[in-house]
Amino acid sequence: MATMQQVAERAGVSIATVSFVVNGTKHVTDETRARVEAAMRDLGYARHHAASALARGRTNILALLYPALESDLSGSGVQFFTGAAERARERGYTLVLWPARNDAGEIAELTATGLVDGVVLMEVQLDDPRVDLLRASTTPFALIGRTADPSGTAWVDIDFEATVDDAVDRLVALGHRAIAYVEGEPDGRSSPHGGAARAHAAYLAAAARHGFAPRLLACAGDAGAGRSLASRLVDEGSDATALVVVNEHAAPGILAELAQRGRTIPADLSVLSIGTSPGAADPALARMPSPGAELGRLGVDAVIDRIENPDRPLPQTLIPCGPPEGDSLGPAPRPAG
Amino acid sequence: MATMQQVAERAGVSIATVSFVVNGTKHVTDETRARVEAAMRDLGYARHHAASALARGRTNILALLYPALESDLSGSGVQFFTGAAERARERGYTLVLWPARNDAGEIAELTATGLVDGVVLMEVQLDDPRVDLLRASTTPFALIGRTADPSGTAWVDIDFEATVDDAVDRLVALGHRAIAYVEGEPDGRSSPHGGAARAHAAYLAAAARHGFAPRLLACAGDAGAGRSLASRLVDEGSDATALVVVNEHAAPGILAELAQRGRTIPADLSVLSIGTSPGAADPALARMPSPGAELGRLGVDAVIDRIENPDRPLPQTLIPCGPPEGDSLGPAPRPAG
DNA sequence: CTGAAAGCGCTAACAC
DNA sequence: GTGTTAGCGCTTTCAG
Repeated sequence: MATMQQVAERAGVSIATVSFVVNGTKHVTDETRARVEAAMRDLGYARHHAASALARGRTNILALLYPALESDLSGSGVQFFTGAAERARERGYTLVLWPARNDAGEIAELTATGLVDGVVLMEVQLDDPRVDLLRASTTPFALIGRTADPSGTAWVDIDFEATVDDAVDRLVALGHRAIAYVEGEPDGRSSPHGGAARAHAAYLAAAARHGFAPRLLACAGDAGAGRSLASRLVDEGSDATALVVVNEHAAPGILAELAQRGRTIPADLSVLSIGTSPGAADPALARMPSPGAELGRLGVDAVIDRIENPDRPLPQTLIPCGPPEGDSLGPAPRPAG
Repeated sequence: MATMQQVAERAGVSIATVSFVVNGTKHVTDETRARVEAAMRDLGYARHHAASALARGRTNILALLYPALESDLSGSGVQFFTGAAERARERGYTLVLWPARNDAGEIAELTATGLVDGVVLMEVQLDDPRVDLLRASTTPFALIGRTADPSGTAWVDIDFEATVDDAVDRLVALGHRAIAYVEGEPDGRSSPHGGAARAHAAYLAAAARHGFAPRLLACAGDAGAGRSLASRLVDEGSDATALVVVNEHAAPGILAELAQRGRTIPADLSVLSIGTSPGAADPALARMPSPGAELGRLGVDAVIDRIENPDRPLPQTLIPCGPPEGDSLGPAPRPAG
């Protein structure tokens, strides 16, 4: 409500001096500083954001682009947001979650009007129109995930290769040889996720390396689909002794249905979910938690680096999921005989 | 990148005229308008947000305040955000999710610096410091949920009374008389949620009305706690034939553990979850979906009304959860005889 | 119907 | 160490 001008008058100094103490831009005598601060307190001064942004050409706001209507920000998405917001605050920015459809208008408006200083893009797809729009703009940005050709962009991504390798290695060490892989199904709405493709490839490679035949399964990304898949496995008398699941929202359904159909977990069958959100998940489900908060932090660091040091090399980082936690993991059952 | 000034020059008009066509503020000849629009297109003009906000004293941005680090925006929270963002866009605003801790600084800064035109507050608690801060500010706001004394604020809330009544009535109609109630446990971090208290009271009232003895249960808000609770019920040989669950994240755990412990659902026991997120939940769990998107829309309408018509009566609205969907609901089992 | 010009509140040279 | 002042880009009266 109070303007800088009013503060200046009350403190008996010039408006410039007030600006200096507000921003710490220049040194000011302790004496004057005290007077200014008192005046600010008395008047309840707060700097006007738009005015400051206009004068500086900076807003100190970062947008985390969120595909409205398409994704749901549950589990790891929340961790991500939280980690990102925290890091941004530490570095003097405010990060807000910005709903933006995939279409041109919204993103163009965001970048062209100078509303934000930078953008973090999550749920990046292999062929992602939003990335093209950002590339075309002058707004610094960083990706969580990668497009098919990630060169020339700043990104951080989950290391699905390493994580799937790790998962398969652990299962093999537990004696498993019939390890099936459950992924998501293309939903027709969005182009494929890079992570899914890389995880898939990593599974095939791991199977080859360990000398077992790959068993690929897929279902939609919800508990109901997970149940159907589990049902099918039981009905078909699948001989898999372990499931590696890269389908966050289907995993609980798979587990529930297997239990309901009389399978004892993990005695009969191990289930290991990858990239699942950390935190309050069902302890009955073993999962390798995705590094949500860490991705958020690094993503924010990446944009801010782009903003403040445009000529530094582009940050490009991979982070694996954490080690398995939860109860659905155990030694392979002895072959029936 | 291009300024209004440049557009004006290229179109051979004054900067004021450009402003008129950009904002539709005043009538402009078709002829001039065409010239201006051509110039804008050629130059790729986009209005500078901060400058416009400074001149108008309006940002056209709305903040959905999100308790960072404390809540997780899953399920119905997402529906809510999406509905709110959509409605805001329809009415010419952009709604962003703003992480803000409960402490003074963050909220004060948000409201005092003129960053946003209005605020929607979600996850409102009975005694909520954030509401006091908003009240003390001059920024229009609306609550999702209510404080202990909701008078003098604009709010929309879930009608837990009506929903719990509805739930109990349906179970009674299915022959149930031993209907237990599962709520959350105070988590020590946050003051109680108004909805929880009202739902609790409504259950007690419904029990009295139908003449059955209330059976109150509680557990923490995660699948693991739900499992423990279910385990305990089985171990103790509970004779409840139905569970009304007002604990979104525990419900799946309860259901899973009951199934695992050999209970057939709903033949042995009905489970009805209230206020659970609509959408891709486990179809095995019957739930009365919370009206997330609708709440979001109404919440946004409420703030915008406050902004644009400060003297209209305060919007205060209750919305019940939808009718049950899902499979865990059935007639009461015949008493063992 | 269009233009001139006075701000909006703050920042950052540049002078003293 | 502090003050003067010219903008930042746009909006909006007020004349014409």
